[in-house]
Amino acid sequence: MADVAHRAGVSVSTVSRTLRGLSTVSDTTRARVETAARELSFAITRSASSLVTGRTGRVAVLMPNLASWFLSSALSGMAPALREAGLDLLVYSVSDVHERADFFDRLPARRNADALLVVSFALTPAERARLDDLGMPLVFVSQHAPGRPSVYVDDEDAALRGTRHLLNLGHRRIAFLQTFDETGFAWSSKNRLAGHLRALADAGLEHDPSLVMSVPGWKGSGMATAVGRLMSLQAPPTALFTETDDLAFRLLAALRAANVSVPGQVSVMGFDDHVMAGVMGLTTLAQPAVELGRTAIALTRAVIDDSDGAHARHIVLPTELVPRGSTAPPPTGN
Amino acid sequence: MADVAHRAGVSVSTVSRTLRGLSTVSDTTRARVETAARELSFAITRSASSLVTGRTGRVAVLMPNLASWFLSSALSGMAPALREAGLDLLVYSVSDVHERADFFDRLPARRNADALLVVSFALTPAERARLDDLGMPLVFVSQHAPGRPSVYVDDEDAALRGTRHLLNLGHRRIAFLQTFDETGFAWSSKNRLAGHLRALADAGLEHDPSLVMSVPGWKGSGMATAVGRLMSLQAPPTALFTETDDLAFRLLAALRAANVSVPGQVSVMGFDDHVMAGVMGLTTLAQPAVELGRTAIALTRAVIDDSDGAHARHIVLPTELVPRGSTAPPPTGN
DNA sequence: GACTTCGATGACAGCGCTTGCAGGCTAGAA
DNA sequence: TTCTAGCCTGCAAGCGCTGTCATCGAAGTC
Repeated sequence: MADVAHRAGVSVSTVSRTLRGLSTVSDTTRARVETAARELSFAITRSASSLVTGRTGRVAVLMPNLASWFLSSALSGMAPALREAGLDLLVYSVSDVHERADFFDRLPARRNADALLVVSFALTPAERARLDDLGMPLVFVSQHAPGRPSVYVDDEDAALRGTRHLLNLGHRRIAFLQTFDETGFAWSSKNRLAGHLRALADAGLEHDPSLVMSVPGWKGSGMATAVGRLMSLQAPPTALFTETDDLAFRLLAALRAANVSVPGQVSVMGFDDHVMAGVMGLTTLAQPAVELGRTAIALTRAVIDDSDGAHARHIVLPTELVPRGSTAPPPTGN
Repeated sequence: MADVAHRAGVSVSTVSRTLRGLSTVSDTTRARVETAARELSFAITRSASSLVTGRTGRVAVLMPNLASWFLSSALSGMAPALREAGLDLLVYSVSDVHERADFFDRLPARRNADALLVVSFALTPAERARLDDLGMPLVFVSQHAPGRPSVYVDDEDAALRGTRHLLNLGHRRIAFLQTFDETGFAWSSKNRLAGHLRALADAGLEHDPSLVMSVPGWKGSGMATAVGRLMSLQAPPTALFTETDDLAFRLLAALRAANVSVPGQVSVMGFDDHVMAGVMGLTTLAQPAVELGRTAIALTRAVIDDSDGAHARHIVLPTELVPRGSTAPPPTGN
């Protein structure tokens, strides 16, 4: 900054004021400083300015992994919004129990960011407490946190509409497939299942527990087993609703392997509108992952700037049913 | 830190030395300081220490987007390696020309990270020069940069083996499909195509330009058009090799829509071993994306610590052909 | 016993930036 | 002309740490 000041023939104070856009700088000086800064391609040393201001110019994101469609889409939405705000993105991906314990023990984000976005991360009460006395604003993304700024979709309502679509097509025996990883069930499972069950109840159908099935994560043949179990029931389902598109893709593969035609014999519906859903012709509930990321950043900025009510604002984004070729009326005779 | 010093009855220098584990502190003093620090739950302000040491404890990553299988997998590999090294991850996703110009204009990473990883990012000479006088170590990932630390796979060799597999199955007319986005062809296209052509030449086959086709990114019906064109040739291909798995998935969908059976009428081979490739039964060339990320961080640490030769080390990771159901001998009569 | 050596600690000068305060300058008012 | 009021701009004091150098005693050496 001293270099810029020298080149522009002013003091560092003036350079600082100019670069931060304070209005007390004359137009001519401002122009000179900006030219000098550009010529030297000056980039501010955030450590120094944070030391004085207490602001880091960085936003941290905590997520359970980095390689899922939803999370990388959400990040994609955040990136441009952050760039526009001149904020940098710090990513903490905490995918196993060991990393998780370490993260909450050391809290590396402390004093390294102006806010922490917690994305699709089911916190234990103890973890929640740890984050609370981190002394930095928290924003919850893709999950609802009472009394805290949150951005999410209404999973229950979306799932309700999904099941309703299947009911409207004439299905009466509809299975629900959910998944879990080593950490346990994902945040959304509970709400999506609840929506599904509510739709069934609304239609006056009785809940049949044998039609709700849990399939372990990517590895293994869990899906084939699940399909086998469902298809050997006394009265097999005519439609399958999966908690996520990823699960639906695996399901479609397992059904193909089992020579069960879709949607001829069974209909399949997913949840997410993963990029591949269009390619696979999967009927699904679109959730605006990118938009969720963008909105989360907007809310985060409001929280950092301490705007009115931002500290407890809840933003619910809409979901849409996207009908494609994987759903159809049940085969006649059902 | 002053509080801790006061409570422990020592100077801040001693607290600093203790907390950084320097050996010139007596055991009794160390114990007193550590107790005081714990009681006050002291957390160091990294901005302050970076300001004096010049180290930020952060590594920046520059990538063309965040939502592709390859890039998010690479990030997944980096995260644990960074955590282990006590480094934080700063992500710059630069996906359109506007953002790109802005990034190279402002160079926000300058002085805000200890190294910059350039991942799958085809730099123009001017951009390359900009990064060079950034004054921070550069590491190239998934791309080869002469004279610079790089971690990548041998795309040409991998593609050569892929085409060889098809040749060995008996195919003689093999099409190659590549893709591009608004920025132009991806880094890897050129090398993969080169490997493909070399395999053909090695087999004594003449290169037929009508069998190399470019398909635009995700949107539109480019794939259907490409399939139509290929399948209406005088002598249509019996095998299709795509530059990426993503492209192969779209191809499979287009072929299914066109009632072309795979692998009955045509074989399809991808490149990447995307998670979905297993689900789709796609034969492909596996590239170790996660491992690439992990290795890149190891190399980055060496470069930051200025280890011998790290500044120009090249690490080439292996690729593997993964045969699945989408490839088979050509239909008889070809 | 006088001198050297060395381990342990404290004092202090920054690192690059922000910000309160003082001061110079210009212009309009008296 | 003199005075007052604004505008701009520079000065200088830190922000919380690190690292150099000086200091001080205790232990070792002859």
